[in-house]
Amino acid sequence: MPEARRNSTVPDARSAAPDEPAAPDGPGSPEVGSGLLCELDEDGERRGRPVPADDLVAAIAERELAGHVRWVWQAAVGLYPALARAGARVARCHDVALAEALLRARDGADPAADDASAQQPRLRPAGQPTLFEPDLFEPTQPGPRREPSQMLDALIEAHADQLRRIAADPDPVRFALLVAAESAGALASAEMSLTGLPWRSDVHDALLTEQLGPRPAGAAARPPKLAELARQISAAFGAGGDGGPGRHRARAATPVNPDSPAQLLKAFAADGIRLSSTRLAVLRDVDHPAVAPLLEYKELARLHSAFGWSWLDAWVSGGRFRPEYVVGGVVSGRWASRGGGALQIPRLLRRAVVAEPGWVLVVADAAQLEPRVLAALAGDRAFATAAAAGDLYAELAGAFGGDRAKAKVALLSAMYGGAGGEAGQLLAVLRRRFPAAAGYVEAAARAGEEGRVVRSVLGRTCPPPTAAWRALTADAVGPATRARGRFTRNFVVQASAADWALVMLVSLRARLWQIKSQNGPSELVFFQHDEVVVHCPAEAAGAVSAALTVAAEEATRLVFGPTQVAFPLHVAVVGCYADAK
DNA sequence: GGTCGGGGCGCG
DNA sequence: AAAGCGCGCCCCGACC
Repeated sequence: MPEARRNSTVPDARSAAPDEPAAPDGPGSPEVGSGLLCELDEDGERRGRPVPADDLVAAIAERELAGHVRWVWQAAVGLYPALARAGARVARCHDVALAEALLRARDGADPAADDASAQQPRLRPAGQPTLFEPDLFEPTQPGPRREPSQMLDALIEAHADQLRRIAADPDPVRFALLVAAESAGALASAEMSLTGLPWRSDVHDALLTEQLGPRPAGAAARPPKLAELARQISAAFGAGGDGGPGRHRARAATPVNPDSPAQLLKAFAADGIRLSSTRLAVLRDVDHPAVAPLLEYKELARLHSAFGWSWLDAWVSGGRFRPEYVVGGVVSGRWASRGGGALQIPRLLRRAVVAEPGWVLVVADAAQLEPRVLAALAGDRAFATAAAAGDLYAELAGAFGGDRAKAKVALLSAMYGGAGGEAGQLLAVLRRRFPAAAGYVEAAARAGEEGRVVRSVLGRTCPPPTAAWRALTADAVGPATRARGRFTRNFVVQASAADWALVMLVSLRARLWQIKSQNGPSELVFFQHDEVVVHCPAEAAGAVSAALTVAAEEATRLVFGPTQVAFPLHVAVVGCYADAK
């Protein structure tokens, strides 16, 4: 084993496969138990015989301490939460399932084919266990259990095959980085779920009471404030002063459920107001006495239903909010979440996110990330020069008559495919002054309209168009064609921004481990697309801030290589999340 | 009784 | 000011 660690920057020992898979989650999860390990070379070849480990947690911890190890396993999500609960921490891994998703997207496999029984012949000879059969590591599935050694063989073969396919990428270094970062992201997400975001239930409860009135006894009952607003809304319909057909009918007695768009549309129509929808943007311009209480109702009802007392009961325990993150859950590479709406927490509720006594929150968000990513991607000299400075939009304002707001609209329209209002005109300016930047997103849009796929800077591939889309767009350009163009146009930017943020996150994670503090280790507690929150002892705040800066610089260098585009972070050290920015 | 699509809105 | 992109989750109402 000693010679295996001679190069500390390259993964050298690759080990695999528990034979006693732990239950993936939940309280009362059994011990991780024993496992089977096999050391591998950098190219995935076996370096020795598989060795059993009676205590997998201990064996992993021991090898982790001994030096640089990259663990190879079928999926971190199936094993690492239990490992982490048992106290083990792993720096690096190769997540075969996440890697396979990236590779299949690249190679144009129809994702729907996974569901069919159609085999992927190139993956393995017939008769061998297929690593991606759903039951391989699922002891709950009926049928004979596979032998651990068979599972290990399948894993090692699949891993070696993946390394070959990664190496065959047009940009193998970047694609390997993507696989490594995606895998490390799975580790970080499991740790974040375990740690949880500090959450003050008392502050949350007080906020709800202030906004909604006292908590109602029944879960189904409306809080006092909502009940009163609902009454006002019902009363406002049919009670209008000036007449009109049917106006004299006593309709005020008919309750209108403000949660029902259909009932609202009907009630407005009865008062002579025909609406396309009951959306906020539409209602704002409507002159009717029901509108004011309705807008207030919508805002408060959302708070109550999505983040009210029952949310508090369900998701906060022991002073922490523990959401489940889904790595690979968004096509662009951003994380999704399952349960608790972790990535849609209303800004109002950030009041409840408070550091523990003696600790602080270090909140960092990447400023103007997406336009900066476009600048780095496109290699547009003039655009990149502007992106070297602090406020990108301000730097671009000169091209738009000195109007920063126009520069922003032009950029957002270019990245999102908007063309309404004066956007078209501003886009023309953008195209003239920054042809490479405009050309980059327009080429992506064209690819989408023609049914091709596009890739992020690290090589994440967007899903191919569906058969339904192909049928729909075979003959003529229509709304579906343009929608697909907007999707791929946005994908190259959003997914590349997600690449950068993910690399930044995992780089930060590694650096936080190096910070020693008497009062405990710094905790990564939240990650939302382009924003990260670290909970740390107050005396570690300086070191954490420095680690953030270095992580951002490393992400920029690894993802984009040499570029003059800057990716500044806004960093705030606060006691309460609401006080950041 | 359940499921599912749409409308709507929170976040980036 | 809103719009163009990506999500999750709530409620309603149609449907089985």
